[in-house]
Amino acid sequence: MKKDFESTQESYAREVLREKGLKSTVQRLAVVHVLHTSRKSLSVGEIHDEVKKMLGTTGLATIYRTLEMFEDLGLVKRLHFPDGGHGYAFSQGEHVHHMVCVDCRGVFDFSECPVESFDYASVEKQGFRVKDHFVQLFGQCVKCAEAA
Amino acid sequence: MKKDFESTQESYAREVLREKGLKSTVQRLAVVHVLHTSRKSLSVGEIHDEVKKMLGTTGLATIYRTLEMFEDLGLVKRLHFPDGGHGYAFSQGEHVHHMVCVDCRGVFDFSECPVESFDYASVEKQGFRVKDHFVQLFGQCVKCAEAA
DNA sequence: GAGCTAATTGAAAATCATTCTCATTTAAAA
DNA sequence: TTTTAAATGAGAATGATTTTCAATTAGCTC
Repeated sequence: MKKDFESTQESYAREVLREKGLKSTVQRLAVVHVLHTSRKSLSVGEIHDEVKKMLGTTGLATIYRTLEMFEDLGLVKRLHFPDGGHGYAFSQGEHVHHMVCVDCRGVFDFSECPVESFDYASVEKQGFRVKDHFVQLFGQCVKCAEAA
Repeated sequence: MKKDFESTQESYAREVLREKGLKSTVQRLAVVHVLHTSRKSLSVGEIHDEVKKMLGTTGLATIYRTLEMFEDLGLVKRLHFPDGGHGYAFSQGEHVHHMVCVDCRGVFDFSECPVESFDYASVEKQGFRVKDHFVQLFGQCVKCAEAA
């Protein structure tokens, strides 16, 4: 199934999927659409609800399967919240980090990586070889600050 | 219940609990002991098992309740793993970050904070007010590197 | 040390999240 | 089109976490 018009995000996802020999199903593209359209990170349940609105019936297992796969492909980022919950945000492959508003769970990207410019030497002297990192900022977005 | 000898970590936990008017139960101190003694982060189930070894019977719910409370008190840190799982590590209140070995789940602290020295200005220009951050490094520890 | 009381625990049930199974459907290649 | 492997849906199964409530206990006070 191919739409006449689709967002660059959907085209990008389609491309990544094809490269890996995976199918571009309506369900998968709907997940991309929902995540990309939303300006906030969404829980699995919220994504499921949105996809159902678009496609009618859609299995929850499909959402789980899609998200896991997208995370492996680097198409989505899993974010962690202070309350222990987590959500997903679209991520077009590039190295970006996220700021999360603790009030509305809105997600704001930033590409300047705090860890990139960090001097690993002090840390690696213990013999630990750093291969990846997870950075996430918490705070309040403009809207929520104004509303408060 | 008060032991004649206890680690500084246990004394510290006892102190923090008293300040908040909370009780220092054997179960809570056992969780501190287990986490502090372990050089790796532990899952809820692992903590439960270790505490049971120390005390005989102990309810799983108590472990959950204790960990949640300890996290609020800043006594433990919840760590996230790439595979979606998570674990807990002892944390004596100070601002430290953790490196996690993806092979053995060993935890190594470092106090030089990458975000501290990071220039927030570029990020906050979007109006986002940063209040907290979560940083975690992934990699391989010496032992696992040698074993490989 | 004994008694008191609110906080805490244990065990099981309840709830919530995630994964699995398998019959049916579908994307994409021929 | 036809074919075929990949993907989906529905529900069952599993696993993780929370709740409930009666019984226990830490930390007072005397």
